[in-house]
Amino acid sequence: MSTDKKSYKDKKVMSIGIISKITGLSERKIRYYEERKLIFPERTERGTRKYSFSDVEILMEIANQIEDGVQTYEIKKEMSKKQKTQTKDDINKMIRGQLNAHFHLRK
Amino acid sequence: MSTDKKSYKDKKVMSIGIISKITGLSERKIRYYEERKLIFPERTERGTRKYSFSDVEILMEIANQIEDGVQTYEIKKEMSKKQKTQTKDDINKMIRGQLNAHFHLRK
DNA sequence: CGTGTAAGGAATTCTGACACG
DNA sequence: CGTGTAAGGAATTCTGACACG
Repeated sequence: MSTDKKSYKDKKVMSIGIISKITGLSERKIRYYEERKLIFPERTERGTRKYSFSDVEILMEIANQIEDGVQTYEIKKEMSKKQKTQTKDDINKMIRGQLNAHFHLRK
Repeated sequence: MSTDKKSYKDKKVMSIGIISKITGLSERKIRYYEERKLIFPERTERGTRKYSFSDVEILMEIANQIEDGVQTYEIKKEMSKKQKTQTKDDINKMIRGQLNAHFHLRK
């Protein structure tokens, strides 16, 4: 039960410059959303931020919500809800996988 | 018949620093393989190189071949062969798609 | 041929702050 | 609250070259 699959989509490899170009958001905004705990880039040894394509998607969602006048705090609440749902789905998936592995279930 | 799908894998978004870390190759080597026409990063307006995950895969292949004593020129020849094969496959695929679209063929 | 390195400049990124509101 | 900007420093990237071989 290891955890290092992490496809390209989740690899934190892009610096803030391209993220800004891809999303169309200013670097200021991107850093601010991090300050508000909406996004979590990794850091290199010397501190430059690294983002993944998943982060790009999250940023696009944030941008949409902000446009609709939603405040960062609200956005954060929405996101943690989704996160919980996903976690539940993942757990269910894992349990099914376990069952299949042990009992060789057929559909 | 448009052409802008380009998944994450093919998007040129990483600068040479992370590429070096991911592949374990020195920046010098990476730039040299470009000089030898084995790899083709894009450039930002001011000239910094941008690579994709596909490029990472290609670099790993190159690294293996170099280790085996293969010269860059030979590696290039090998790659163009594969490229041609792929192109043929793509053409075949496209033609089949066309046929299916026009005659609604069933398997 | 393939790769390391020192060299100097240009571009990137970082943080903390002031500003407006 | 969300975002722009000027500020100064540190880290990144670029090119052309010399070196060894």
